[in-house]
Amino acid sequence: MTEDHEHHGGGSPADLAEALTRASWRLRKNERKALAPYGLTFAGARALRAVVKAGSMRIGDLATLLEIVPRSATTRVDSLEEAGLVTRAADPNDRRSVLVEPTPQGRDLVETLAAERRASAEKLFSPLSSDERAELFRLLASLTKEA
Amino acid sequence: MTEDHEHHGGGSPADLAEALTRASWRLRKNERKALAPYGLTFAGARALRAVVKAGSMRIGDLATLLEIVPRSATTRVDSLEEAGLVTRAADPNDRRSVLVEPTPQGRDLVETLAAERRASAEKLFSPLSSDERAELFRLLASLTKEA
DNA sequence: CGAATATCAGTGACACTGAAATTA
DNA sequence: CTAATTTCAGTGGCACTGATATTC
Repeated sequence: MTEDHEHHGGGSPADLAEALTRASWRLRKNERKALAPYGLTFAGARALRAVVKAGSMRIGDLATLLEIVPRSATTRVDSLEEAGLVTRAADPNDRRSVLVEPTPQGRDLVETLAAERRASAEKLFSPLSSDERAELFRLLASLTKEA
Repeated sequence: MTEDHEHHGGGSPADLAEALTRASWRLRKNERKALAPYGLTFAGARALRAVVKAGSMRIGDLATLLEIVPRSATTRVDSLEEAGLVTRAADPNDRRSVLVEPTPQGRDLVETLAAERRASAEKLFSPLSSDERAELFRLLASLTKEA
């Protein structure tokens, strides 16, 4: 055990990393269960949300947003398209690109899932007060503000 | 879109969930790269750390700690054992159980990796001050206390 | 016998790399 | 021709469920 002379135990980067991993793991597990009845996975739901929010996205931009390689984004879109939740369309400005757009069913599903997602997240964050949640968001968001 | 036009965007459970996922993702990706040269994966390193820290653990307890099912923990230990980082031993008190213990190589590797891990975490948490880190740890830890 | 522990076998989800096709 | 975008093919990590042997 590394004995920090500071009195706030657990402030070390390693402890922070473990706490972050644990919390994220819990969230993912909860959401996976909630999503299963709808035939969506955690990663799939995240991608669909992004597409619905954007209205229309290139595959490459989706990959960047999700922090995965473009090839992985292709497979992801394949699944969503197969499920009838998004469609591929040619980009009129650049024919190398493919625009991904949500179908009405895709939009509806995101709407439906919002409640479930809210419940999952609410469950995890229930120990925190409103102020604490705002503070946690601020801290987390600052970690990934464009490296 | 649901009619919640709080555009300081951040307090909602959904936003919190996304921020948490994103930060954790980033950490995992960085660490994976750092771990690759040592032949260890993110999950493998996490399990090894737990075993080294405990000195000796039953498979079931390891599974509980990592929040995975016992069968998955078996496979995890298989990999570590194959790499010569842990050994299995009979539990003298309960012959149904298997005790997992680190080998000297396992202990050494955890030691070696501590610096790498610290660097990975440090990189992610660098935007935060010391006080902010302590606060973030407190908030995250409270999310996974019990249950 | 019923409960707990670990293992064996098979499956699904998901990100990665390398190679190829299309177009700017 | 070079660079960018996307797709195709194959691989590795990892967690899950179901079934089985052993032991309490």
